[in-house]
Amino acid sequence: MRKSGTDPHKTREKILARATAEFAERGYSGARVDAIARRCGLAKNMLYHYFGSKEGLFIAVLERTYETLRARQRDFAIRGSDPAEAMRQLVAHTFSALAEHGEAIALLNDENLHKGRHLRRSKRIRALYDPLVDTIREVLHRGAAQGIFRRDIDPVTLYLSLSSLAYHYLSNQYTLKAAFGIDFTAAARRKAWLAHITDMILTYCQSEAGAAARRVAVVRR
Amino acid sequence: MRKSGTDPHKTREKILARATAEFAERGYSGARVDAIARRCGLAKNMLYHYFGSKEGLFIAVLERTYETLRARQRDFAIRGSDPAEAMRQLVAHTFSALAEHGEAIALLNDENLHKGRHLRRSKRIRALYDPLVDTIREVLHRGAAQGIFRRDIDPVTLYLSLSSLAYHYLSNQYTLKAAFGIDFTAAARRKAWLAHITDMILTYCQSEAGAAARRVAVVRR
DNA sequence: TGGTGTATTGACCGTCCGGTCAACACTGTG
DNA sequence: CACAGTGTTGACCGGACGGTCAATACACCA
Repeated sequence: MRKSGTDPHKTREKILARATAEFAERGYSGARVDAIARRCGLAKNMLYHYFGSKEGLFIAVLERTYETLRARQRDFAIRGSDPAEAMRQLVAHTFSALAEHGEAIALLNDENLHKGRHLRRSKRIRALYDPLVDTIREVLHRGAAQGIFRRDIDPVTLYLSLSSLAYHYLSNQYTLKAAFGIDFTAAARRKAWLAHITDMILTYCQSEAGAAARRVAVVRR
Repeated sequence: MRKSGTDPHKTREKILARATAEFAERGYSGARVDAIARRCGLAKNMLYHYFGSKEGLFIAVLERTYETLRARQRDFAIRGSDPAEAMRQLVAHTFSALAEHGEAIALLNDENLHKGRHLRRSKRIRALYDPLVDTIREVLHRGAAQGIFRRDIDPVTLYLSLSSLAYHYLSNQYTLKAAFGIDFTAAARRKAWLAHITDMILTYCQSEAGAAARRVAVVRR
């Protein structure tokens, strides 16, 4: 079947891992198939053997990345625990998952640049996020039932808010540094940011529906 | 000096505009110098004549983009007006500036992918954002003095929160669609999102410092 | 009017890049 | 032990890509 001392499965995994690094560092267009092969210590043909094309390889990398990211969110574990604490953990896990997987951010950004061209060809992503939405819905319901969360929060909107606050800080750190001259990678600053966004999310969940709008309306009158 | 019927300034501007489109559509690596020249109806050499290299052209595009974006934020205009209303307008202008300049988002994302390599060579960006921070600080002070805003808000942190909420929704719309199956470009949905993030920002500004944390602490005890 | 300098061009170059071909190496099966 | 099938390789291809050269067209100035 194969040459001695080789393991097809390991070869495949190695290609996937090294390709992830190359794509994350240089983007889809900037990544070089030859460079990935060199990183793997393999002939370029192996990539075509296993993944068909540069695009095929990129799609495989994207899917694997989403799976890793979602697994790290550990949202399945927060069902049933105290709503506020559950929310706090969801924020923390989402933030640390992104912080520890810089490749994921780079890959998602690149995919958005290409208007989701490759992702459109993958149907496995959607299934990954349905359970997350369900979990958030469950937590929100419980929070509302206990009278500590407002009742009009849509789970997808909440997740979008939370991931915006976690993602943008990490994904745009270089342009933000150019604009504000601040190094956002420092551990202390990251910790402070996590505390801040947790505060924002909880403050929102625990606020009174429409209260801010009413306050503004009063002032404007 | 020059051929009849040509205007060097207009030529330069045309190159800048078409290059912006090409870079935004394909990213720095994906963009083709020949393609930009073709879009301009000019010989490729003109790009090198005016901007020296592909990188030089990209930097010029980035700087112009930042200027456009900042001009659209109109933060200078909100100084002195009612703090809550000022904040509301800042959110609205930031969101619409980004929504109307999709190229800017694409360019910034690409620049972050390359770890700010090109932006580091430009010193004009920082000067663009100092006035914004000053304005936000001023608004926060006035809000605190009137007793309607909490007193511990850092202007940069607030701006980061606000731009996260405005930016992420737009920049990641394709991967978000893949994850949730929702089309975030629909006008009604965008309007709802703007209302939501305005609500979040104002709720936060008007909340009591540390209240959410204390509430959580009580529950956990 | 002739010279000077800039805007602009077509042709060209060396290199790189995604992808393919044909062959070889090895193993498990009949 | 022969054959079939897959893992793996080196060599190669056609086209594209960033960048350069030498020459031309023209306007302004002395």
